[in-house]
Amino acid sequence: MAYRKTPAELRRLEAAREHLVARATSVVAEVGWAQASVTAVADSAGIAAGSVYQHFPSKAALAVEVFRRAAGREVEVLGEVLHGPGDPVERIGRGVEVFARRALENRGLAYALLAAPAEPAVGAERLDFRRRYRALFAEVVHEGIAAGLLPEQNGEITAAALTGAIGEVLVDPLGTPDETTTGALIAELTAMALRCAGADPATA
Amino acid sequence: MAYRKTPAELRRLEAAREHLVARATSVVAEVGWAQASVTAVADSAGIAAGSVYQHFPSKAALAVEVFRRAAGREVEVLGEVLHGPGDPVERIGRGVEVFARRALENRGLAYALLAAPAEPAVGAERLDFRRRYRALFAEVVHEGIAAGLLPEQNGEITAAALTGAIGEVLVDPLGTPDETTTGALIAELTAMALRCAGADPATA
DNA sequence: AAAAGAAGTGAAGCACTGTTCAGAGTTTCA
DNA sequence: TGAAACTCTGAACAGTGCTTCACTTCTTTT
Repeated sequence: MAYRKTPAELRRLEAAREHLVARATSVVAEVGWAQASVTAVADSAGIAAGSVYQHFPSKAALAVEVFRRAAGREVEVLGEVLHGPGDPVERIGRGVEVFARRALENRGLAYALLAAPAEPAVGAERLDFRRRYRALFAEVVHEGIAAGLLPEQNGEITAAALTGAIGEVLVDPLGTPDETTTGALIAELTAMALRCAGADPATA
Repeated sequence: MAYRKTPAELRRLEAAREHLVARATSVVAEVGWAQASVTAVADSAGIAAGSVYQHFPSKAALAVEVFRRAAGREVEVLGEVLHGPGDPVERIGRGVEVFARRALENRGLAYALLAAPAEPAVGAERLDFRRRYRALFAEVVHEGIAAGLLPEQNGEITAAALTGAIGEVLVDPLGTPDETTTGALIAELTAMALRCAGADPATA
């Protein structure tokens, strides 16, 4: 055995991979999937195009990794809010607010996750991502129905509608919002979402 | 003057162009924009790839024409329903139903119009398409508020939400629906949309 | 220090597709 | 009918961008 990777070397490689994923995420958030060529991503990470293939077998694999990381963070954050304290209606409201606020804070990434044109592999991931969002909302809607806070309804459909509605509003939010309008936008969105789920307006 | 296009010849050319657009629409509905290459479309229309350029200056121009025709039909149909008889709440309900029914009857086309990955030129058209859908719904929501049938709200946001919600539900409708579930799906969608706009459940 | 092995490089290779164009086929008109 | 004008064809061309690979550079081990 004339060569064995030393722990430091392994850390260096792992760090390089992380750096690549991080830079690729930035590039995608800035210019979208279509413009995020291997060359552009490699340039941004400060490595040669060929070196990308030291870490990923293909561009698609890198793209999927980028998507999964970003989407996973969002699903996790939303899940924590929706599983947190409070009655189901309150949690739905907070969930919508968190969803919207995070998307507005990084619109490029939100667009990339929700709607930007992408290769088929990323498209498949996106379907899964939206299904997970749906599942999270559907769970709380069902809780709300069971608790008598929401009327009888198909929770899956309401959950899908919430995902679609928020996405639609955020991806093209009627002109670039500034600080003041962002608050109003989120308030309107939350109110709309609660109506959509059938929450009693008097209670909310 | 040794050659002037005869009316019959002009009709023939126009018909060939129409045929090309029609076939291209079918191809897009079946395999999506990404797979609808010039060769595939030309083959489907029974002409050579080069002949496409007798009718359109570029593939993008053909794609835009296909999108505009299909989207235009949908906007027109929805507009007729939303501007038709009945109070605003009834019209919103019927509009959602028509939107959904048409999308479910031709899911491939609906997906192409609403969500399928496409080149930038088509993406721009799609934004316009969604804005027109929004505008139609927003108008009726405002009427509903003015008539006291709907609570105070940002009509633009509700309209965007309706568009997004319906699109989300239809593009990936929780498994392929059969005849019986289609009816239930549309009923649930309509109910959700009316809640979303804040219509009084007792009235609906 | 030197050999062995791995990572990094970047230009060339390659596949895929939109577009062009010279020639063949068709239609018009004197 | 024959010449001119136009349409149609499909193979060749060209742009784009992912991927490969011979080579260089760096790290490890003896």
